[in-house]
Amino acid sequence: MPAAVVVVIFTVRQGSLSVLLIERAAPPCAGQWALPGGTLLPGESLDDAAKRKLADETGVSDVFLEQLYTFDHLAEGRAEIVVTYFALVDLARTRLRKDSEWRPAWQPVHPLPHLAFDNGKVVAYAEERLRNKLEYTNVVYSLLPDQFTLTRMQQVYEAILGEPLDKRNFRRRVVGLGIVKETGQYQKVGAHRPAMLYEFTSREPMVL
Amino acid sequence: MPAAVVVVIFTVRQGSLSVLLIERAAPPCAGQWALPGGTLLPGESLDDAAKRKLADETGVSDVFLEQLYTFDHLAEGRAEIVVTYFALVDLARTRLRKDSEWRPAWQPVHPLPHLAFDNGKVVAYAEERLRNKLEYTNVVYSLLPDQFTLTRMQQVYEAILGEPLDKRNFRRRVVGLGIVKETGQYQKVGAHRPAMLYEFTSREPMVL
DNA sequence: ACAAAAGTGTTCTTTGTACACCCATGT
DNA sequence: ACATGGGTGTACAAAGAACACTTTTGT
Repeated sequence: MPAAVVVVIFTVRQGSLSVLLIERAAPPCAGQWALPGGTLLPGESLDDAAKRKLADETGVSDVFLEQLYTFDHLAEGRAEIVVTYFALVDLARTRLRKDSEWRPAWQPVHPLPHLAFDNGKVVAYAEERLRNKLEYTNVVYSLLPDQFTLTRMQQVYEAILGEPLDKRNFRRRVVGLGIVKETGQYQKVGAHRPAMLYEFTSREPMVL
Repeated sequence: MPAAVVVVIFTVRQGSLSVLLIERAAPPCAGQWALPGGTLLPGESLDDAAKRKLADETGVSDVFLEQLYTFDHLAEGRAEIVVTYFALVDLARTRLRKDSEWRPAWQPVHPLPHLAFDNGKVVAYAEERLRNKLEYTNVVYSLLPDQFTLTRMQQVYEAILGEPLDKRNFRRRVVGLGIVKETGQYQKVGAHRPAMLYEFTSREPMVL
């Protein structure tokens, strides 16, 4: 049993940070929530295995996906080495796999249900990394559609950081640093003033 | 062949950042420089294997040692999964292993000699992490003796960052943030004014 | 007397934070 | 008319960057 990958897939759903979990059907820990993962295929690289798991579960590729940490003895009776990854996906582009056995589902990170093995630690570590990355990179691009209002983007930040942000300071920051730019288009929905739509200047991870 | 660890061991020597390398005796890549590493012993954890390699090569323990990144196919014909670590040691506490076969030796990071496999990438990545960590943690504690002058500490920073720092701003920063404090003792060497000796408030990694 | 390293404050710039009101729209 | 969310500017505080001279000691 060579090595396994495990992927922490985050999204923001109804204003709160959520993680994709599966319900373990087989022992050990049958019936408990766990992170999706599995062993490498013969000749497959770690990154490829992580991409494959991500695509299997959500149908998406070309999103932010980064190695997180490598654990040993994570899954008690199983693979010795577990390389964890974390990914960020826009819920709107996601189609969860219909699997009657594993039942993949989005679960809130706060409060996080009890997880098998020490998967809880992995999620906590991933969340910390995500918070840090939000502050000094543009990773949020992976959690939003091509066009969006700044208010929507701010809500994503607030959901992850868990605290309200000042609207004007937020705008200044993200436009000022050039992580987003105006599209010139407006969104008119409901009983509101039309809102400027923005887009990312780059959909590659960048450091600010 | 389950998994291997590789350790990037940094020190500051004669004012420049150096890394511990061994000279490969056996193929593949015989005669080339490489990072010290090896496979896990049965039942050994990753962290323990890294600690063991570090102690084997330098004789030190209780220094800063942190997991860096996990690669696959790093060593072409050998282990598939390579978990890399990086460590920081004070040259004065170090006793290099006398090994006529592997010939461990300190080598400058700039310019770095050509390394076997893609170990060059690993060193570059470790150096980047180290630079970042210097800015927002106290990891430098692991590169200095118990007591030291602030000028000496500043020289370590300059060696790693590769640029001169302002003496007064540097002092303010490290004392102001409480990463070091005065010991009340003085060092008198050579034809100079005696200098205040400082020590770290904590010899555990901390975030500022 | 001079060379060598230690020590010490102030100014300016940049960055971040706090804060409140009006506008366009649909019902 | 009112409820909803979008949009905008200014003042203060904190952090960081630039900068030069004096002191102690040994030779």
